[in-house]
Amino acid sequence: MNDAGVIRVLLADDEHLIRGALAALLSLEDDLLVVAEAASGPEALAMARAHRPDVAVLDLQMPGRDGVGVAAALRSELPDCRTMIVTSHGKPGHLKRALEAGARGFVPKTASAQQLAEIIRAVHGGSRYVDPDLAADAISAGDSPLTARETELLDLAADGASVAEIARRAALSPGTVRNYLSAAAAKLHAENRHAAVRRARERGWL
Amino acid sequence: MNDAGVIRVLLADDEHLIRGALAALLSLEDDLLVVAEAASGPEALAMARAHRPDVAVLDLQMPGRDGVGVAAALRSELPDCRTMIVTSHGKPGHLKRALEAGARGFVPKTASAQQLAEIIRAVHGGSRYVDPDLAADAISAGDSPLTARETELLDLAADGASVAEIARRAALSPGTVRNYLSAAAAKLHAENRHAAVRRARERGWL
DNA sequence: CCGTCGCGATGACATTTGTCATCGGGGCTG
DNA sequence: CAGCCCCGATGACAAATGTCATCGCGACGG
Repeated sequence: MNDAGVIRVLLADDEHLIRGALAALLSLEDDLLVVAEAASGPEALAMARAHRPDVAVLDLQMPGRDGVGVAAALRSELPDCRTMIVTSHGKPGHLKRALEAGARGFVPKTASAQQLAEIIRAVHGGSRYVDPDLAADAISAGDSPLTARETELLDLAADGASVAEIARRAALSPGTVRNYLSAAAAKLHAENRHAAVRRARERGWL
Repeated sequence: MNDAGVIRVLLADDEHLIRGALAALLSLEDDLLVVAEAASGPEALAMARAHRPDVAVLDLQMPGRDGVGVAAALRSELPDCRTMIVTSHGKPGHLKRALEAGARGFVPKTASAQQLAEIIRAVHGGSRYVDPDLAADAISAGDSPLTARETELLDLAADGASVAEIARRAALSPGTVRNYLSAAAAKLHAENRHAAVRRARERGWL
């Protein structure tokens, strides 16, 4: 704990340009100190262990381990470290997963740096912050109606593979695969599995 | 023309956080001056007309009109304004389209701010810059083997619509649609149209 | 202990999709 | 002008996919 009023921040984003720029901007705030930067999930974890930041600002999409995964790991490893997620593509399902992983902030990159700084302070203080638009979307979208297997098979179908290929990869009967995909498509009100994949992706259920 | 050695820069990116951070970072360079910012394609054009920047730094993905479209418009409207594209997802086809639109720089966001500043200077000086990795990918990927209609139909197929739906939207016979999609899939060495869509997307041909 | 639900499978059937051959028209080029 | 390629279409056939009914198994809750 740093009682001097300075908030020690870890910045993780695979885009060097954004990470550096963000670091520079946050450094302009007197009470924020960027103590570490990382370009991947694993690196973010290592940096967190080494520098013990007060707040970890994590990009959702990173190589190795995504922001949510890092948040989950940090919660158990460094419970004192607050985590928050920053992302370009704010999908309802992502928000839900992030909150379940213990993230206390969820901010789209369309926010301003001023807002980000404020939210870092709020999160450090123990509050939570979720982008209002995203929250509304998440509530209206609700939970995924898909079962675990349905989701898994839909994911395997995502790259356009044939039923036979999916069945092979999932070690299931082709008929079973068709049944599950059919059920998933019906639940998502999609006309076929490909449209179902799109629907699920849009909502972050995949 | 600004002979005082100061390069007037227009920054366009829909992500407020990144745009602001980038602006702050570039402002640290003595010879760079961010004279305008925009959050969408049309806004970028309007700002360019109003402020006549020396260099326009455009994000590839923006609402309204993407970076390539803005670059094309700027080339005819403000020939003295150099344009460059910055992007997260660098796909071969995008690079090609950007160069055809008159862009003189193509930089992935994994570059550092220092590099970006250098490239802005280079582009302003009349040089071109293309990320080496991306250039290699673009060369190895080559041009799209698809004809105009094939590309168009593949695009219509992208959201998982049925052949009948695609035929309706394209005002074509269903049989014709199947023929084109089949041809496109064959050219892309894909097993079906959905996999073909993925392949084309990966290469930026869509 | 019984109903419900998810998982996994099979069989049958209709529909959709992929593939191929073939046709005609138009435009470009050597 | 002949050859080539793209566009658009049709017909026929094979393969993949979607849909439905039905079965057995195990888990979980009232």
